[in-house]
Amino acid sequence: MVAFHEAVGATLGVTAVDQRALAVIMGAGSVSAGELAKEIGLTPGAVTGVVDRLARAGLARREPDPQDRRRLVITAVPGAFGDAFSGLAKAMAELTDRYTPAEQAVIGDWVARTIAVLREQTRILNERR
Amino acid sequence: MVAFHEAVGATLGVTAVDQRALAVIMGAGSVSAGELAKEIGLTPGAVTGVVDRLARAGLARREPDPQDRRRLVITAVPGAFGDAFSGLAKAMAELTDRYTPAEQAVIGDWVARTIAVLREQTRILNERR
DNA sequence: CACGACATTTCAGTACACTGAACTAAATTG
DNA sequence: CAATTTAGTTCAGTGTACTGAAATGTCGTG
Repeated sequence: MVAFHEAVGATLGVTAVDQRALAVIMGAGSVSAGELAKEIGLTPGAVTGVVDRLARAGLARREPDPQDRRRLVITAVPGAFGDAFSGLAKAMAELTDRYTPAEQAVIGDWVARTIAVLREQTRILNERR
Repeated sequence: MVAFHEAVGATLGVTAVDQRALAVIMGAGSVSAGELAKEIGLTPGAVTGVVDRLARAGLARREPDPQDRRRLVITAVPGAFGDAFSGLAKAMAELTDRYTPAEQAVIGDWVARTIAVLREQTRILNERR
């Protein structure tokens, strides 16, 4: 999975950090540059570069906030991320079809719990520094 | 999962590439520096650095090949990789216990097939360059 | 046993993302 | 409405991993 993400990044011209930033953006719907900086642990100066690369790759957009014109509203471009993963999505959909609904439920449960475990373990590792 | 790997790398002082190299080493049992270079797509010069970092982190060992003293036999240090992931391994073992043997079989089947899909999709992406 | 081929290391140069500080522009406050 | 705070960008400096080429040591071969 790590190798796959690296390959996606190489074809799109974005780093691993950029992809994690995109995940944050998609998860939140939209974020400001400052929020993004805090979330991924970079300085505001570095975030400019992150958003530059995501925008150049067509994955995110940078718009001024109409309420507060100092701020940016950074949003994911709908579909762009999916396009990069369309081959994977198709193959995974075919894979899912091999299982009964009951089996799919078990798999889904396991995946959700595994994600929770990974999040927790990541938190522990990052705390120890 | 990508974030977790990054956190592991940061605590051990190895890069994502280094970790993929370690996976190659463990998968093959042992490799020479040249084989490793070809496998992960780096020049021989860069591989010296990769092995340096893995050795410094206590994850791999670099020994001269007794048959051909120009060559290196690079092996993984048994247990070292597992130690870095011991927290994850424990949590995942507990998670596994929540499921019946039949359910575990379904999950195992899905994981194996998902890995195959990811390998294939990674190959396709890397080919397109 | 000398010669060319091979495996790895070393080293200078390059690329690139990050930090920290200065800067611009916009909002808030008194 | 001036002064302060806040948001983001720019820029010089830094760290680090990679490439390409030269150097070192070792293996086969005629």
